[in-house]
Amino acid sequence: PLSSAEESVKSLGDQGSGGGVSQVPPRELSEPSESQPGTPLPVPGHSGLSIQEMVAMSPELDTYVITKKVKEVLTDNNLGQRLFGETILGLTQGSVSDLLARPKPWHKLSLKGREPFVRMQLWLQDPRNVEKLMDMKRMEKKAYMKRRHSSVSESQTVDSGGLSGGDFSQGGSPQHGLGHHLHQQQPPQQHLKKPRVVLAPEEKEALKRAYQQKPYPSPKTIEELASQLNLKTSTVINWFHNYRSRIRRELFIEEIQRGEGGEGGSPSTRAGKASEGDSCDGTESDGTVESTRPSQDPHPPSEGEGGSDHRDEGTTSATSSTAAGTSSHHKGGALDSLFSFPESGHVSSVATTARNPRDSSLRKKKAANLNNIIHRLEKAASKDEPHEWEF
DNA sequence: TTGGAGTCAATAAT
DNA sequence: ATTATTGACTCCAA
Repeated sequence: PLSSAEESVKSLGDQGSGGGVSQVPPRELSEPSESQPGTPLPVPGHSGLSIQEMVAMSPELDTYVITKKVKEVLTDNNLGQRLFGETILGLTQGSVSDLLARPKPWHKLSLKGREPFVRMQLWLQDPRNVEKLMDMKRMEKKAYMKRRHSSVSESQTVDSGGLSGGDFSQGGSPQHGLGHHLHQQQPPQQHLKKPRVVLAPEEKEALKRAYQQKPYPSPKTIEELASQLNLKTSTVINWFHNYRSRIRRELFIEEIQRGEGGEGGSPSTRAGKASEGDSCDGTESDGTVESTRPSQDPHPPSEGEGGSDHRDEGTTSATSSTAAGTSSHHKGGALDSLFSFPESGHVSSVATTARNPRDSSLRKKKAANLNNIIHRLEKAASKDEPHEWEF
């Protein structure tokens, strides 16, 4: 059931309340015997396995290589992220963009998070992937043209699209320096359309500074920040949640892009991603911890690049979080062909690295990361019970 | 309840 | 037009 692409069972676009308008709206509501969250997307035929099952059995995939390849294929064929995401991954454009630009290493992904990558892998192996997507594209365009045509020729006056009329006179300048918030919607219907908070650069700066000192502010601190910045408490909380998780991700990436093999086939497009220039405030303090060069990270994820191969097994181990042997041999058959990617790599033994001294933002990130660790230690210390750390 | 992981979806930026 | 960014949500586990 459920065929993304097209459909649009959008019966009346009105259900305002924060209802869970999320994934897979058309949840069948008749079978007492519920099934798994099911398989939202078609999932290329293949041995009637749900993606979930495939994800569970999937061997390690090199997310970086996969996204790189997907981006290449998409751009080479003028296929957009929206179409790809919507029809192949079941994700929105923004999510796809994020995923392709900053894939997390496989071992850091949850089962759920691996799903999109397995789908991408499957897609890459489909000989007709591009062709199919292009067909979808054509269909969409056709439908669009039709819609448009009918509304223009037939019953011109009637607006088929419903809303979307109205132009609002936004006298407001994009410069909402301080004191903003509490915007009201004035349009006809009192829909109270959340204005979407947009934090001013200064506010972000302030929050980042606060983060540097304390990645995990106490509710009290949060309240203070909120009132000082004139923001809702929830906004500050959300900001910290988001910032932490995004910083974390950056660290993963940083960890990944080491081991540039230089030569090799296609020249990868290394994006330096310069960090923003922090401003001011020299009060760095912290002095204490230093020198401790995190030279040895857990397991530096492999990094393929080029066209190497080898299905080397993890030499890694150690520091595994939730123990997960997961050594399975399955005669999966079908899976083998699907997951044998001539890629992957070795467990590059990252040569310590002579980090470049400069880069204050990176330094700050590390400092914050240490605070992060300290926070956890303190938290855990409050509880008895032996422990095993993993940072 | 708190924090993390994934996403959505509005809107910025190209 | 597309793609990138990001505040807010949902779901989960501890």
